[in-house]
Amino acid sequence: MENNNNYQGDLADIFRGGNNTTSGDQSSTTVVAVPDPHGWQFPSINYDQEPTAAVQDFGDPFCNLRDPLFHDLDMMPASSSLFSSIEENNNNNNNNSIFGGEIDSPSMKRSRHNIFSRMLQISPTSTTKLAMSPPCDVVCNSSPISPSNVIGALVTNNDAIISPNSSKTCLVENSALQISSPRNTAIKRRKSQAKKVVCIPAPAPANSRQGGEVVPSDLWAWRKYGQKPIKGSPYPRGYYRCSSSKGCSARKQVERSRTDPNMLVITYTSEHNHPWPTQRNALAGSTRSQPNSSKHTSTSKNNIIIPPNNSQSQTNTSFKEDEQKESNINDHENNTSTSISVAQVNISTYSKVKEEAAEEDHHQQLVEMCDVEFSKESYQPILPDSSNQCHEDFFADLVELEADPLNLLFAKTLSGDINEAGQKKAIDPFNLYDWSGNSDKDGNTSSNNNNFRANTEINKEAN
DNA sequence: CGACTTTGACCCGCGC
DNA sequence: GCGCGGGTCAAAGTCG
Repeated sequence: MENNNNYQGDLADIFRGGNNTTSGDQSSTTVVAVPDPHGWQFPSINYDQEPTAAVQDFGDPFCNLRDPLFHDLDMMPASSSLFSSIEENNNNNNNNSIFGGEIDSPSMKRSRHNIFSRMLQISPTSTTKLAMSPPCDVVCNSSPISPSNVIGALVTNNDAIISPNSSKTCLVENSALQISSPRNTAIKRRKSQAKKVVCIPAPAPANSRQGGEVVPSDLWAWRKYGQKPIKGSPYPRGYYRCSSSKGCSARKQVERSRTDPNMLVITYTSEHNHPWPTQRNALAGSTRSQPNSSKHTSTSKNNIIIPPNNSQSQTNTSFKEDEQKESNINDHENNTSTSISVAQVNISTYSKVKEEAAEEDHHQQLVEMCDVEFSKESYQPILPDSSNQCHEDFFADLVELEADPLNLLFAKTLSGDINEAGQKKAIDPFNLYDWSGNSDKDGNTSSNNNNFRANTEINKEAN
């Protein structure tokens, strides 16, 4: 009964960015790259708007996490990588140009991240196997996806997926229809519902009582309703449902990667059917403390972080604060270290490529593949020849994207507010951006953790 | 008191 | 058909 009507629409939304044959061709692959231009951070959120984009991203705050390598794009020669395809297209056909000849302006470079990411919602008209080094079996559609340019990949079933390095996000979406209703159908959809998997660096090693995870908070209130040991993994999987709104079917599963405990695999299922929780009462009960830090943190046990100041005032972040944040961004981009800035995910730690057993369950493959890290030095994407098909789909998608609020920003960026939209730090109502990379208080020597500090600790310090 | 986590039991899909 | 494994339920306990 609940949300029966939503799921069709939700699925349509899921595939919306990919093509025009969305609902009918769900077995095909959609790849979405959603890097954030400003670092490891959550997207800017307009709390006055319906969370369209968020909903479409399952409310996943990580979908826009920035590829820590992504700033390299600024250094990237115009001819490199996928972007060259775009720019070549720009040069060859100015009528279709989306860059208007300003491709190399600083602001354009900045906005390039947005542009690039959103444009990478690729129409599943053809299947291209990405050749990468180290070898991998990413199958995606039609367009060359360079791991150095892509932090998020939304793919459907039947596709292998990789996270080119540990700090990238991998979004995986199954391909079948969701059927929503009480328990029976809910179970039926178990393996057929749309999912999105995000691999993120774990804030800290499992340190709660029962091996539960300290999950980076997001803007939704999540209530844990179960935990199960998972076969083949030493780490349990936690099951969370959205507690921001009754009747919300959004769920997420959180588990630590079996091969790299520094990685968390978060699987989002279903979608939120309500706006962002903007007020404290929407986060009722979310202020419980972590077992080990109950008196010193506002960190929620269910992964919601209440900012030191009330969230409303945070929402109304002043422009001065924006400027400060922007300044921090600039610091980051200038490779200077700053204690309050976008996260600096250690990209120097790379590990071996793991041979994946072909018999592995798809999701297990995903989880493990998300552990795969690549040597930055050895990584050399081998890009398919840019085909016309690719470009057609590429630009066809752009049209659709403009309907998306996130893309409105994108469009605005393109239309002349590049500096403003591209340089201004997104408002961070919950201090969610600050995952800056100092070593944790326990002196954990994990490279990831050294460079990934959850808000939990930041809030502790703030208090 | 309300909202949370924990945890064992239950249910069902899926592979054999 | 059976058993395994994953996802959910719900009671009990915890916390603020």
